[in-house]
Amino acid sequence: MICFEDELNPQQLKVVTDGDGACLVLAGAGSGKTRTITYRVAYLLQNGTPQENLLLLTFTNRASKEMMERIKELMGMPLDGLTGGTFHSVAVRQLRRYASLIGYGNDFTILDADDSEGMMSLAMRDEGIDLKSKQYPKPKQMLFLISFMRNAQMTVDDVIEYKYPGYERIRDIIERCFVAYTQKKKEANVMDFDDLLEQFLLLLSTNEQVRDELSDRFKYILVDEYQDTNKIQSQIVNQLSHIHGNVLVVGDDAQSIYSFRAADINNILDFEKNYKKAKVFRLELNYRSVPEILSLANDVIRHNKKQYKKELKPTNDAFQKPQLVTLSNQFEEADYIGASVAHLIRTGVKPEEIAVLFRATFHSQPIEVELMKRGIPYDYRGGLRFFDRSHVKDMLCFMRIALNIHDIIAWQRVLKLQAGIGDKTSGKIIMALKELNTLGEVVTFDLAEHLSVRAKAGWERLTEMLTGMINSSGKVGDMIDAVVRFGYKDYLEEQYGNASDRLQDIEQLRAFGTKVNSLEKFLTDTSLSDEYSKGNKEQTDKVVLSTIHQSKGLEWDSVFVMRLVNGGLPNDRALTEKGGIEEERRLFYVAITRARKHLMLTYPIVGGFDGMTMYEPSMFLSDIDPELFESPGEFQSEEAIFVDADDGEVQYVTDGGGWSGTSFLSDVNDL
DNA sequence: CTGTCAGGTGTTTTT
DNA sequence: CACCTGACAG
Ligand SMILES: Nc1ncnc2c1ncn2[C@@H]1O[C@H](COP(=O)(O)OP(=O)(O)OP(=O)(O)O)[C@@H](O)[C@H]1O
Repeated sequence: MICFEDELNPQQLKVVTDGDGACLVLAGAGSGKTRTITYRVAYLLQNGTPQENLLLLTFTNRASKEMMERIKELMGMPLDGLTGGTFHSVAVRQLRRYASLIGYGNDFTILDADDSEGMMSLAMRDEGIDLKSKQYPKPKQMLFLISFMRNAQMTVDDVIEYKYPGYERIRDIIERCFVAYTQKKKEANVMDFDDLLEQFLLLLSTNEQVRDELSDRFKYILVDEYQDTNKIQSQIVNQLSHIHGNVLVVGDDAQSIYSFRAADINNILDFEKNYKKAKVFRLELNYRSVPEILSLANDVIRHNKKQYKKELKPTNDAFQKPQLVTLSNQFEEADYIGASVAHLIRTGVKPEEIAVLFRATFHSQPIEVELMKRGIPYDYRGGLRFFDRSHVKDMLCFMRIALNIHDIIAWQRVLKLQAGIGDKTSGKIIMALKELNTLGEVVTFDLAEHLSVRAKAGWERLTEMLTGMINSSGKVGDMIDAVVRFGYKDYLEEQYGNASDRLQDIEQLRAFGTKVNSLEKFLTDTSLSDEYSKGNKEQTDKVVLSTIHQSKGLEWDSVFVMRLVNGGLPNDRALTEKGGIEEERRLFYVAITRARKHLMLTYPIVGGFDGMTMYEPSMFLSDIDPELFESPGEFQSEEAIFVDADDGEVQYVTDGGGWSGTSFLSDVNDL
């Protein structure tokens, strides 16, 4: 039996025991929103709600997994009936069941970002658009616009007016590309990420029976990180709660950092409008961070105009002020952080309780080198997923073809692996195979008349692999094995020096495949899972390197936030977006509030790919009361002494009001 | 039509 | 410094 009174404060407890109907929990970082939602689930289960009736929506699969673990621990029982995951993964499960109702086969395959771009290229080419012309958006850009539009449930005109006024003149072209792209996906029986949401919503809104069935099943819907949901997601929640209206969402407007994905803060602001009789709860105590860190966080976020005012009130005892360190360049910055991490570990902080956070994935490169040099293991989050590695993806494309023979993007990839087959020939072959419905027909199909000598040889090598795959047992592991044996291994060895590394990755993929009981599930999991790099390697004993975006909802004892320069955070490109400054500031706020005890902010004075670009300290730093940082004398490192005093005075005048004379930098000069 | 090589270009965030 | 693009030889 869980004693809820002991585990929660009165406000939290109220949400847990009184969370029926529509409820919005609006609260700052570290106030226990996730904890509250977790205990709410436990409370419902303890009071006899069957697991099947709960739906727990989270932002990432990782978050879902963590929450499930926690609930399992609390309840002391397996959670085999509880549905949890991202909107995308929940959607895809239902879409497999009901595919035929929306005109898809249930053997549809899923396009990732690259695949979608490939599909968009094909669509644009079909529309007669010259992909090289500077006059038109590149496929990537086009896709981005269209994706935003769909997630925000807008029309082409809406999105142009709201985000791309410059595209007014090519409005019709965008529309045409959108239609062509949609059509091509349908023909190929593939869905992109946005389709998973869109088609799910379509399913719910056009099939009352399905909607009622699912709404009746998911009697309690809980959503974490609601500030980062977009319009289509809120509509899905709305449909699913149609019968009962039991929707509990938690969020923090100050932590909304996914507007590029059309995250819409209006979901929170309009919650009371959308759900009559909605209850609003607030949590005001912060359990995570020491007061010094909270003061800093409050001081940062108060500069945002568009926000619900809320102060974070500490529950922890005073400890230590955050530190701000200036380094001469990006390598010194990495070196300094590396040394500090090593120091923390020596003094007994567990590696997994230390995180280095940054705005963009490439910021982490010098840190990686540094940690490697010092023999400190790290877990890198962000960047290339394991399943996106080119050789792993090659293999997945073979599997996709086995499931969905019309997946032309997968075909294009496996065809182009062969020497002698490029853009044109692969297109030709795909056209020729269009009408065929089984792989058996494909491998015996006579293509000779279409192909050059070289291409013909390539095609023969490919059919050998495909034949091997068909003749295997049909189990995922065996199919992968067959593709490797019947030619892919040779291809790798011919093409790459590190073929054996790559084969090891494929072996991991195969191992993963043998654990999954169907090809559909294998492909769905590999498309949507956020399982990074080395498969299931232990995550303990490792320092975490992560983008700030990926750090959302997590916490560590010690946190480093690096590259705090204009152009780093805030990011230059982000500043050109509407509301960009405030969003970047929220990003900074999220980063700061991940820390429990130690927080260190760093920035280099020069950097860039040429190592010659002069940086200004982040405009967000100049907003901060210098008193909130530990005074430099107490922590300044050897490295930091290299800071050139003159640079300090001349450089740090920014148009945003300038660097105040009493800032910490003057203190550096005093040293 | 494919594949390679030299020269120019320019770094966001994720399901 | 790495990645992409465009020019050209096979
Ligand atoms: N009532 C409580 N008693 C003890 N610890 C608590 C309490 N409430 C929350 N905590 C702890 O505070 C920390 C932050 O909680 P949690 O992650 O749930 O906050 P959050 O509001 O979801 O934060 P964020 O918005 O940053 O994701 C966790 O370690 C949690 O266990």
